[in-house]
Amino acid sequence: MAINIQAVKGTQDALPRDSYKLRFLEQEIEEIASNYGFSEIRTPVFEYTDLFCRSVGDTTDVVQKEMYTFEDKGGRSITLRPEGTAGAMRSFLEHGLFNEGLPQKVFYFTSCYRYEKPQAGRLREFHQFGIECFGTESPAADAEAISLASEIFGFLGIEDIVLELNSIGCPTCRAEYHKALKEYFEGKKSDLCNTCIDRLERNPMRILDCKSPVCSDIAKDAPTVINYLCDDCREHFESVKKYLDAMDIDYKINPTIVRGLDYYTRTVFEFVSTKIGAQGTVLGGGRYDGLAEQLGGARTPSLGFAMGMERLMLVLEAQGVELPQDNKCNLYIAPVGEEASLLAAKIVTDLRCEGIFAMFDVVGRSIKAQMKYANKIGAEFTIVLGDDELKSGVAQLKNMDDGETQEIKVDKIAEDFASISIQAAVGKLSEDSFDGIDLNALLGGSI
RNA sequence: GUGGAUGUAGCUUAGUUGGUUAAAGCGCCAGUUUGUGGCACUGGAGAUCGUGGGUUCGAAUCCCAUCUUCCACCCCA
Repeated sequence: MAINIQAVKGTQDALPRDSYKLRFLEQEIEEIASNYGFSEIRTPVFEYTDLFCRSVGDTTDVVQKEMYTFEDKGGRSITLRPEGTAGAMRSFLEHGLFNEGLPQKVFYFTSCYRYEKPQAGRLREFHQFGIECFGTESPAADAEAISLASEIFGFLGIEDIVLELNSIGCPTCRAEYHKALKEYFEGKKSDLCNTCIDRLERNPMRILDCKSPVCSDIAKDAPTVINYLCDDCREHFESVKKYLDAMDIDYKINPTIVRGLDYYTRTVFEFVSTKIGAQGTVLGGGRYDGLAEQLGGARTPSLGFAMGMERLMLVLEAQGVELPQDNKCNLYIAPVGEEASLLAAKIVTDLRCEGIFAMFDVVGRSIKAQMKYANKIGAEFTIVLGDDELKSGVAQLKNMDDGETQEIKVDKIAEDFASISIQAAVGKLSEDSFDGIDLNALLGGSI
């Protein structure tokens, strides 16, 4: 009879003790993105299966073996989104956002679903922060997106992360390159590993970063994409680099970067960490100039990136970065008896209307137990309300940090505490402020 | 999908060559006389030893299967 109390394989709960970190990250990242002119877009978790087949690409692993696809009761083939770009582009086209001025710059936080074998940094349900910039071909836009990504990592004080950059050209020059690559590897086919022989047909660029020593040895002398770029693509790539230089962003050219989704063209990039295991790509993205047309829209050169929130968390943990704590209770009222409890309920309600985080006993525990609880949740102040206080009209306001108490009139707790807590809050503001510099101090040599 | 490892209370672990009511620390709850937390002490709750089979007089300990988690391949965020 006992039911299985277990989250589905490859899924995770965000518990209260951790969820504040995610909220903090989302808030800060959103603020940065909005300074770059990105606005939020929210699209459904599921789309018609076709959308992903056409955009992500029929031959990709993501589409071929990782999608959560099902038929709904109306006989429609539905798929849980495996990534964010397709849905955003669909929405952009469907609602004619190109009529609202280009470029359209959007960001999103979404859950994504891929049926993969879970391991470090790889889950079946995972969360992404993504941005899309629709309707510009300019290399300045590429650099701007990369700059946004870079600023996020910088703000969080993440150091061991490298920006790797490449250009995979347009369909025309990439076809040339693929041809050359295939010719090169075809000659050494007998030496390649089995997966690479497979890759030769499906995605020859993958052979370039094969981990087998034999393959990577062969790959050393393979032709490089950059040498096969057409004039336009080469110029575009050079310009992206110029912008990055102008923005003081360090990058490493990595000619073996390949994106696994078919829609990418020209600029591709990854932010890679070596500290979180085999799944080191924390953020990946690039340009997809042909996607809009592939989906039946007008030509709309665009680009975007996605960051894995779980991987971001792994990086932060690996570096020992402490994120600011959740809000703490400002005042905990410990009543004894029904009359005091009713009064406490009223006071707490008034305080909450003033925006103060206040609590009172809703369990019916002894004073001692209540004090312990108040201590555990980190309450800043406590007040005991019992017969004595009700009779005398005076209670003790206790500062839990230093144990000091001061008198407070029982019938004026709400208004008096409001002013006290504002003073305390002002005093704390400077200590608690979180920015790149303060965070670095928090890193505390843990790595 | 392929390969390797793991699975004992909420958490971290102990459990000797299979033998009676499965331990500990932390955490949780409650007390330590009169109404005030952090320390200390005492007590309590909490585990069908991942699950299902099998071997055995007897299994957390052995065997098989299965699931989860972890790690790598693959793939990607």
